[in-house]
Amino acid sequence: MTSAFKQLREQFDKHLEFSETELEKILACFHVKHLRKKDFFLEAGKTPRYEAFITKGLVKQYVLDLDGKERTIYFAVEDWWVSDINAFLNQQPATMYIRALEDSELLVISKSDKLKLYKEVPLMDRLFRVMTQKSHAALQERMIDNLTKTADQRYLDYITKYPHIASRLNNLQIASYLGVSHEFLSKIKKRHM
Amino acid sequence: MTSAFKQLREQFDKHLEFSETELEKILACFHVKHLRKKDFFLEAGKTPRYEAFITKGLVKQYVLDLDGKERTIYFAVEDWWVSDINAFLNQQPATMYIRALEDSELLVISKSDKLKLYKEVPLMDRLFRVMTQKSHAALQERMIDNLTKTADQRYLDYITKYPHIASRLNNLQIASYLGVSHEFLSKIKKRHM
DNA sequence: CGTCTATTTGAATGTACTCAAAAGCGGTGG
DNA sequence: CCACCGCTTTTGAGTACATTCAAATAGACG
Repeated sequence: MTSAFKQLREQFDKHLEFSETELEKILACFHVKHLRKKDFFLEAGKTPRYEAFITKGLVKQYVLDLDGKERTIYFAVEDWWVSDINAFLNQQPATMYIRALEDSELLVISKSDKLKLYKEVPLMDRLFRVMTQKSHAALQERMIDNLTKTADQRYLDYITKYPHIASRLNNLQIASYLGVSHEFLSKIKKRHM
Repeated sequence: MTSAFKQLREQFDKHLEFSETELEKILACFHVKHLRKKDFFLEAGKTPRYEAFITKGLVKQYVLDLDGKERTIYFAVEDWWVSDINAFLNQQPATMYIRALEDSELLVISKSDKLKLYKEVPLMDRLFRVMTQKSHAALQERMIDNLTKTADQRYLDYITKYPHIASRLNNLQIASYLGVSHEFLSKIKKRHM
C-alpha cells in the first residue's frame, strides 16, 4: 500500500474501527490525483466529479466576489478534505474554486463510488456523520470569529492556531482569507512586531 | 400523537424511510419544551443538555462580541434544528446563546439519548449525516455571502430568501444578523424603498 | 394616556480601502 | 557574477463606507 493510502487509512482508524475487508472496499474507491502548483482541482461553473482527501501539499478553496477578487474560504493541507460540498452532493455546477498553492497529492472519490460505499459499508454513514459534524463545528467557529473579532485578532489567532499553514502562505493569500486588503494586512503585521 | 411529534416525524420521513418501530423508538427520546419570548434555551458558559427541533415559534442563536454586542448566527423557525453543535457534541460549556424571540415549542433530546439511538437504530447515522451535510452546506453559503456581498445585498437577499422570517423580525434583530449597526440598516432600507 | 422600545436622521469620527509608488527579494539568462 | 524581470511587501495620501453618539420621531403596549 502506498503512503497516500496508508495516510487515508489512518484517518479512518482515528474515527472508527473498520474491519480489514471494509477498509479494503473503501480504499478501493479512491484513486491518486496529482496537482501542480496553480492547477485547479475544481472551477466555478463545472460540476465536481470528485471529493478529495489531501495527502500532500496545500490547496486553497475560494470564491470570487463581485469585483472579481478572491475570497478564501479556507486553506487545506495534509489530512484535510476538500470539496464544494453543495455542488458535489447535488451534482450541480460549483460556485467555488479549489486550486493548488503547492504541488499536491490527493486521494479522490466519485459521487457514485461514495453512494456505493454508503450502501455496502454501513459504518460509512457514521464515519461521514462524525466528520461532517466536525467540519461543521469548525466552519461555525470560523464564522463566529469573522462576526466577533477584528482583523488584527483574526490575524493573530490564525498564525497562532495554524502556524504550519500560515508559514506556507504569503500576505496576499492570508489577506484574502482574513477578508482584508493585502496593504492593510501589511499594516496589521507592522502593528504586531 | 401530538402535533409536535407529528411534525418531527414528518421531518424524518422527508429524509429516510423508517419502520414504525424505529420511529417510535426515536420519538420516545424527545420531549416537549416550551419557551416564552425572551427565555433562554442555552446560555454561554453552560453545558447544553439538549439539542432541539423547533415545532413552533422563532429562536435566535447568537454570540457576544468583545464590546458585548449580539451577533446573530441565525434565526430558526418551525422545522429547524438548534444547538451549539460543538458544545453539545463534546459536552463542554457553550460559547453561544439560544433565545426565544417568540413564544416557542421545541422537541428536545439529550446527548445520552442520542447516543442510544445511534447505537440502536442504524439509520440514525444516515439521518444525521444527511441533515448535518445540509446544514453545513447552508452555513457555508452564509459565510460566502458574508465574504462576498455588501450589506445592501445581504439585506435584499435575506428578505427575499426568508420573507417569512424577516417579517417576524425588527431592525435590531436583522442588523445583528447582517453584521451592521441598526442605524445603518435603517439607511440601507431607505435606499431600497 | 404615558412609558418604553424601535426607527429615523444628521454630524462627527474612524476604520479599512483604493491607488500609486517605492523598496525588497528571488530567479534567470546574458 | 550581476543585471534585469516579475512578484511581493511596504508606505503614504486621499477616499469611501460604516460606525458612534445624540436627538427627534414613531409605534406598541399596558
